[in-house]
Amino acid sequence: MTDRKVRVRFAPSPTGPLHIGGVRTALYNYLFARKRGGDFLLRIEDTDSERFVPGAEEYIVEALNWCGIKIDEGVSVGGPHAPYRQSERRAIYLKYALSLINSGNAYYAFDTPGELDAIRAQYEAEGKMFSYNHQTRKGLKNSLNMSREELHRRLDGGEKWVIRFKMPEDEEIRMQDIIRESIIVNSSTLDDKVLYKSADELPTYHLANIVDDYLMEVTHVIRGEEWLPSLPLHVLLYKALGFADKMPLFAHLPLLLKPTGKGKLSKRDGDKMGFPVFPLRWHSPEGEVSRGYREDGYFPEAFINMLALLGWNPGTEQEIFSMDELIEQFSLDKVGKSGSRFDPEKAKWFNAQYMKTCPDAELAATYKPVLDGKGVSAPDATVERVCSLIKERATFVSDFWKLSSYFFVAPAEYDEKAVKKYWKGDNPAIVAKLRNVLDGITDFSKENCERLVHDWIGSNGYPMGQVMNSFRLAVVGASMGPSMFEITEVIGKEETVARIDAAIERLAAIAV
RNA sequence: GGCCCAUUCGUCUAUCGGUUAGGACGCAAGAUUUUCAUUCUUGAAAGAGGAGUUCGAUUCUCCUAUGGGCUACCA
Repeated sequence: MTDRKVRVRFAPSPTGPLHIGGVRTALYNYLFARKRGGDFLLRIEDTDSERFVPGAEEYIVEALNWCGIKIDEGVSVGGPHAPYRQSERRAIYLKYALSLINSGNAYYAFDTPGELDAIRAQYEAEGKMFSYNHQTRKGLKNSLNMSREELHRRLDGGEKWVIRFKMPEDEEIRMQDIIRESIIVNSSTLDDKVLYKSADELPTYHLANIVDDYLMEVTHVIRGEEWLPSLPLHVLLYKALGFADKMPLFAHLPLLLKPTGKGKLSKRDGDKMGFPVFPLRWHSPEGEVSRGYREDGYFPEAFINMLALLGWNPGTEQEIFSMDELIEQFSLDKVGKSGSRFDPEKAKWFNAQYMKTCPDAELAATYKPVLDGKGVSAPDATVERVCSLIKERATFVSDFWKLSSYFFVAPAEYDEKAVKKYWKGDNPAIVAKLRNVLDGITDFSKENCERLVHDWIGSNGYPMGQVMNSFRLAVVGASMGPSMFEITEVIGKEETVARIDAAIERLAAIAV
């Protein structure tokens, strides 16, 4: 078992968009596979025909792709164990279910959903919980309680049946989990799960999952903690099916919790609290739109970095990791045991970190369309220059316009506070003189302007801070932005002078 | 209700019996800066509670509390 090639799978159900908890599960599987030189498979578990959502599978593939999680084998890329969609593997499962009946590990049950609902309701009315288990199965309609003749009469008569696992009684099931170590459960507390459904003649998750993991030679099952309660069933299934020697190792990941309040992170939290819970924007078939990290302006690297650290850490103080570094350092035994609250603020911080190191050309390429939308056209070199100047004060490219519009268009209005603070006393008059100084400069490079203007301010004994800030107010319209001479170099002399003229005129009107 | 899992600053976490319990986000203060941001420095901020085991427990065991998950012919 240990000398087999590592093979892990991410096996989502196409019931909607993948949320960030699912992405993290996929990521950990991927990191583990890469770290161990193994394969990462994508299998689609669409055995619930009722909950199937069109477009969900495509969404999952696109999301993994955006995240930089490469699929070695599976849906969308194919592979030696195709097909990788369980609905296309339906012919495989029944024989395993039947073999379980032959070996006495499973049985036919003829109770209809309606009958079971009625029993549940009755139990509930008595304040009890119904469970189809070793106690109750004796009084229910299943092949355990009927003669061979009756069984065949029902089967041949086309009656609907399901196959249920016959959970052994009073057996200590000992399980190992990579993250939680030893788990012990008594089988009597478990129920007889349906393995094969009559409704759509497909296996349930439990059977399909075990059969496929076995057939696809999966060595490690890394999945969410919500599966921990069914681990005993799965372990028993491996044994009953005769797959015990190929049973994978299990690692159950702690869940992602809401930023505040109770419960695990859910699809609705995003809209309610103002952050995306999905990697990509999702348009539901009903017409609802949910925001995504990609469309919100996150870098996939930042998103992945943030997710990787939510529940795992390398034990060092490093916070910023490239995918390669994550692969290099990832290990399941450094995954925590308890659920993590998702923190949208920290996600932003990660993005800001990546923003600072993102190449200007790349930022310019995404900023360009924004500028086009504003009716602004500027040479690529200028846009790149602007990006380099403002990226350290932005979290998203969507912040760029409000941080840099003054590079492209003259201020339409002047910040009130800045006017009060800097457009007073002698300042307007000094700025008027500064206008003429600037107008006389032939080499308008930032170095030259800075030197000349500073000399001029110094030799006249003007207050540096006041002059520079009123100068900034006149050109930018607010008290913000990088060095003034970076700005003037970008916009040029003519524009600089024109803006000062405009400011003097307009602010005089406002001041009086 | 039953079963399972978990529990260190507000949040993400380090610590694998002996530490002034460390880092990060956020927050506050200060420094730098022509402004804003960045950056830097500093600060406030934690072992759920109770029993044990031990010379010594955040670390091991048990109980309680709290949180989470599961309890479908859903995954």
